[in-house]
Amino acid sequence: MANISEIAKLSGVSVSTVSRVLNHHKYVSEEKRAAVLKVINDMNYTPNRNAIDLIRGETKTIGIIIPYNNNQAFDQMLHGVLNKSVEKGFSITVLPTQYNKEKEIEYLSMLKNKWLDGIIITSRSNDWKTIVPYANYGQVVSCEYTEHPEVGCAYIDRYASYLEVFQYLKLKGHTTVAFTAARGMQSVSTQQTIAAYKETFGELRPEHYISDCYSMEDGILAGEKLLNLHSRPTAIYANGDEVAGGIYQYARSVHIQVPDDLAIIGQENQPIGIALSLSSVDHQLIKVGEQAFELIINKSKDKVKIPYRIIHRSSI
Amino acid sequence: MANISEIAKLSGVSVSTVSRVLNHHKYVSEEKRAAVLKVINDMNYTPNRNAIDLIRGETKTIGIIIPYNNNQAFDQMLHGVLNKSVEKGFSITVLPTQYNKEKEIEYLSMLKNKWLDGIIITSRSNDWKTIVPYANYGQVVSCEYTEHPEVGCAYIDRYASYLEVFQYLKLKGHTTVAFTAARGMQSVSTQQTIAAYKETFGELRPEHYISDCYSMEDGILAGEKLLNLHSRPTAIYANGDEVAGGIYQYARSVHIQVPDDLAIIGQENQPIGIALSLSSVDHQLIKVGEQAFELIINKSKDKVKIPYRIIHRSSI
DNA sequence: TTGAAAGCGCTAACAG
DNA sequence: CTGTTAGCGCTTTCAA
Repeated sequence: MANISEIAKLSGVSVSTVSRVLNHHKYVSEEKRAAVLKVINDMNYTPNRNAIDLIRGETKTIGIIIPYNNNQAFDQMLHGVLNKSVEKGFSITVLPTQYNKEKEIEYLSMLKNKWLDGIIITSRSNDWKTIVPYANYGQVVSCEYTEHPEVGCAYIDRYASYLEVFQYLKLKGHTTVAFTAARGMQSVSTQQTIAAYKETFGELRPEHYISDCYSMEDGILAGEKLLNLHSRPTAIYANGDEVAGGIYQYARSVHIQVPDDLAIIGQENQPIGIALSLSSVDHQLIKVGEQAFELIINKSKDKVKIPYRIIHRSSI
Repeated sequence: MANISEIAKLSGVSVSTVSRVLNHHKYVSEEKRAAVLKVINDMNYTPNRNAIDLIRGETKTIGIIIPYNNNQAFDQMLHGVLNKSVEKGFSITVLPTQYNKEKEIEYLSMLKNKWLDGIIITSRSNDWKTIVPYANYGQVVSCEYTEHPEVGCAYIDRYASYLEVFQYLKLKGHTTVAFTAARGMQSVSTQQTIAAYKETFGELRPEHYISDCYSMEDGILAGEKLLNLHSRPTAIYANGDEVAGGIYQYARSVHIQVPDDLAIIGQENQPIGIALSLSSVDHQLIKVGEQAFELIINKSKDKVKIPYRIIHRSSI
């Protein structure tokens, strides 16, 4: 591939003039501009982006840290980010961690080594103390609320959302309520769910909380465990519509009627929830992703709360 | 951020020695290595990746061209790619085109400007003649079969798959069969569906083919159109399980029984299909993505066919 | 085993 | 308006 000096030579001008036409500077005579453009075209030349990034110190690329690359919730946030990135001319690099701390740090280092202008953290495994310093090297935006002033947030008030659901269930007369979660106690979101649960129902019996639920399969398993309990719940709050779908599936297989014998409510308003007529709380994760991207490119450190909404269907 | 010469100065060695310890070269005395490592650590130094990429001429990054960033099928391929990329230490950049030809070319140019080592094309809008030249600048792998020897393929034999489904439907006694598609005639996959249809049933009545179906919503609309036809189909082959779910939804709403009054079969074996007990043909798109990635990093131009499988459930 | 120096391809003062 | 030149931060001969 040709480089800028070759183009300069061929067009009979200096490299700076070529650079000027490349960057649409004024103060280039029409003749020279035309000549350069012609050679560029003839040679099928494209400037080397690494050289430009090196000199400019920025890459117009932002990374998105995602624990699992096959999870509905994180996919939605990714989609939100992608939606906005195209119109703003940014590239998005996906950084899957599997909640591996070293991997996460490795990705954050891409800020330090000038390979990423910013990073959106959809979910983290390191604690904030170790993450925050990286905000010195580039923009860091989180999809979880944090007080640290160095990082912007596009977040959901999960505690409020969980609380509202549990309160609603209680109001409907449910006293034996269970829920599922993805990760266990190490997850802030699980901790918030538990707090909201206790706030509403007083105590949480350990058998009414099932973790490691990601897929429909996991939902079926969770349903099996929960619905064969002596203290069988009359309502289950699932951490996703696919999981809710699995629970529904299992309930139906053992002739437990929804919503009469069992109320089910899921999260994220997925197609499967619509198909099965499952109630769901929509945290508007696409909007979260879009907002996170906006914060990043505006170099904003604002804390923006994205509203959630409960979608009532017939499973409750 | 510090740079290599600062590290060199501080450790009392030359930049080349620092470079050597950075790249784990031998022939560096233990004392110097230790000294350099200490300074690197003290200074919290990380080499600038752009400088390295510039000099090496490679970025360990590959791009994946995807038309829509909210489509189940393309998501699956992306997931396959991500699965493999992590273990091989590559970064993945997502390139959404919305089937915009200029955008697609812009992305392909990232090969030319040395910003991407390779590109995986999950679906394209430009013709091969204009795409193939870019294979001179980096690896290009397609998820659609093409004879061009310059590009590797991890592909599905869609024609065979469509044909098998239509033949099966015919065997089951269906003579009035409809199908849905995403893009219209400009899509190779639609063309293949039509060809398989004609091969099986002779002629295709235009009202039995509905395009622009992507979501469950679209499926409901398609169902409404199709099921109110004078020549109402007794079987519908949907281009995705969500679309199939929408059709199912509409059918149920007008008391058309599945499978008695209407057979439905979808694609890609999604949770919604499982929930609704819809038959589906699984093209194993995750495997397609994984294979595409393997081809890219092995710099292979092989044509690898990924087998599909028909999943029989009760909707047919 | 080490260092000096020549680039990689480009941008941006600075001096005309 | 245009060219010269000094880097950006790093790798890699080439000599020593």
